[in-house]
Amino acid sequence: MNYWLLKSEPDVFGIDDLADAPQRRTAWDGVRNYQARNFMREMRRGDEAFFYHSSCARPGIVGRMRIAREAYPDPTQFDPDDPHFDPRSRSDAPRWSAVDVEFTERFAETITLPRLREEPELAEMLILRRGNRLSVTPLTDTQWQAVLALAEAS
DNA sequence: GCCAACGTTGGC
DNA sequence: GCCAACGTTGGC
Repeated sequence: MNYWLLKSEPDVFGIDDLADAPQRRTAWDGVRNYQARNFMREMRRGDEAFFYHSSCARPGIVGRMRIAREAYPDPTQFDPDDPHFDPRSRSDAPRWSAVDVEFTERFAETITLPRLREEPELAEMLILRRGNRLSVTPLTDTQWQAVLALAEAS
């Protein structure tokens, strides 16, 4: 079992959108960073992930979800009308991957960025490291449990 | 292969 | 809206 953290801007797609989606499930697509893509390719069905709201009034972790389908070619890379269209990606050698995720839980309170930074066990969490902007990052078991404990305490 | 220019991310 | 940090692009 692996643990992940996925960022999304709530104005574009937030955890409520996931909770309201058909089967409470959606494609996590549009990722256009190689390191993030490589992490997505490591994801296995059943892995768990936190949902992080970025670029908003209260950035932080708002809930969790489960990987429902492992990496497959991201359809948006071939769609000229999609903002994530990549004209240099070829259908016989897709450059970008998507996974499907399934809603698990919305936390009662957002675990805010400053709150996460207060937690000694999370000091090494990748999104807290200076300058790290990756939208897909792995978490250790310890980090996963520490965040869950914060969620339950709120 | 170097590196300057540019675009993007994302917190504040 | 600002700006630091980072990734990508493309000329050489």
